[in-house]
Amino acid sequence: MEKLYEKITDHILQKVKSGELKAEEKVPSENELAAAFGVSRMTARKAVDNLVSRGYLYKVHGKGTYVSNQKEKIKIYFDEMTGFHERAVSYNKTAYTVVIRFEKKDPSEWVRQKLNLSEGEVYYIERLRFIDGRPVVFEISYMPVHIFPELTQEKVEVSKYDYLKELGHEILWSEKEFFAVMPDASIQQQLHINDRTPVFKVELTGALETNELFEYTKIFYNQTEFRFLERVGKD
Amino acid sequence: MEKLYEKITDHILQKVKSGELKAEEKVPSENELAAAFGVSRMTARKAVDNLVSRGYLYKVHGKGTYVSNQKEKIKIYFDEMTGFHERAVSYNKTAYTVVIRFEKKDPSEWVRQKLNLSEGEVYYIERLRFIDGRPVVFEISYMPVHIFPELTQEKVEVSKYDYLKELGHEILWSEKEFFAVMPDASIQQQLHINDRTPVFKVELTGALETNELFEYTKIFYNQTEFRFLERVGKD
DNA sequence: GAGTGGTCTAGACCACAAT
DNA sequence: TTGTGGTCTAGACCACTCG
Repeated sequence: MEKLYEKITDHILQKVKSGELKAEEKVPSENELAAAFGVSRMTARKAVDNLVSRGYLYKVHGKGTYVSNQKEKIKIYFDEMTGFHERAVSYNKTAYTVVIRFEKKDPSEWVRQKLNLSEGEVYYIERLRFIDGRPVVFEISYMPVHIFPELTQEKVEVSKYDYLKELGHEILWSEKEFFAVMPDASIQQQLHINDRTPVFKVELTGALETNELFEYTKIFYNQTEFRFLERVGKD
Repeated sequence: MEKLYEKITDHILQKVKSGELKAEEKVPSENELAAAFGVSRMTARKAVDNLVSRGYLYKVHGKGTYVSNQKEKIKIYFDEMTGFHERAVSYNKTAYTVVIRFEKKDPSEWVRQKLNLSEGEVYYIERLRFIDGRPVVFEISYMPVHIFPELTQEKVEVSKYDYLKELGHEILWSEKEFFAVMPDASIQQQLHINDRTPVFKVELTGALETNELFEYTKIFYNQTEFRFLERVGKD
């Protein structure tokens, strides 16, 4: 026996895929769907929420439910994200970085392990990057203080890596781990997304020419408004 | 006013993070939580489901809810995935690929655009890759028939790229797009995951030395049992 | 004020696992 | 048989948007 909410999910999905329901068009309300399919509102709601999670629909509290518009999303290549200002601007987009938090503190045991640190403080840095006024990326970085004794909020607002070069350092290697996660409340707030929207996440560990680990960073990508791509072997 | 389910979510999360609830330990049942917090079962359930989505807990129908064990996950580097058999086996793991579907068909308009094809059939290939008997990756590939007139299921079971080389072709460039998505029913089934587990997805487009597009592939990664990493600049 | 989605209740029955 | 999670009901009130 097929589940009741699956019937409704499939019914709406078919209309979206076939184009009968077009981008930005309004979907029947939860009450209307419940009446039309002869189910309770909670069941109709679960059906709609499934499609919200999968990115086909989005809801606006007090207004209604609408079909998402994939084509409007802005494409971003990862190599544009390093040297953030320069390139993004060249594509006729405004781009800037806001430092949400910048402080020295004692790292947790977890961060200590990630940075292979036995002692000493780290910088805790939260940055939010915008393109065309919309939040693209939220970053949380941990960097050992002893490697960057003079790091300031101003330097971090521009580029961490530029400052690295100024100090005469180079990046020997880095390691990235990739995740799909559901956002916690703070991520939802920063990226202006809801609790049903999965988020693409990268954890980054970087090492200097001395093999010392100089950063552990968590990066959260807002894929409701942007698309994230990588090119290999093409100019 | 804080939401009731958030209270319960935070309460459990605090116990998980502090270590009071350890990996693989049982969490109170939905009925017990409802009674303990004086709420309905649906509310307790929503609290638990939040933590399942975020990967902290997992449920087993008929048994109960348990704390996830992150440390047990198997690390996989992306460069191990090309040349799948050879490397994985060298790490003392069994690895094999199952071809779920292999057929020629007329592509949809969507796939035609992705492959820049005006006419002609494509191979539709579904592959499922296992490590230690557990599904790691589910792949859906579209490849133009006219480029690979003699492609067979047997060849695809080993490696698409080996066959490419046999034909004297090279890969000029490729483009990847990264997503976090909620899995539809078929992905859930193939990767043995539930409908609350977000999935890491990559869409891949590849071009030959002639600049012809030879594949459009969607790859779904099972992150409930595996971790996916990339190394840069390290041997 | 009317309509929408967000939260919440107090039940019910079912599917599944263990005893 | 008991207890678990999965689905579903028929209500309720709240927060929000808009005319």
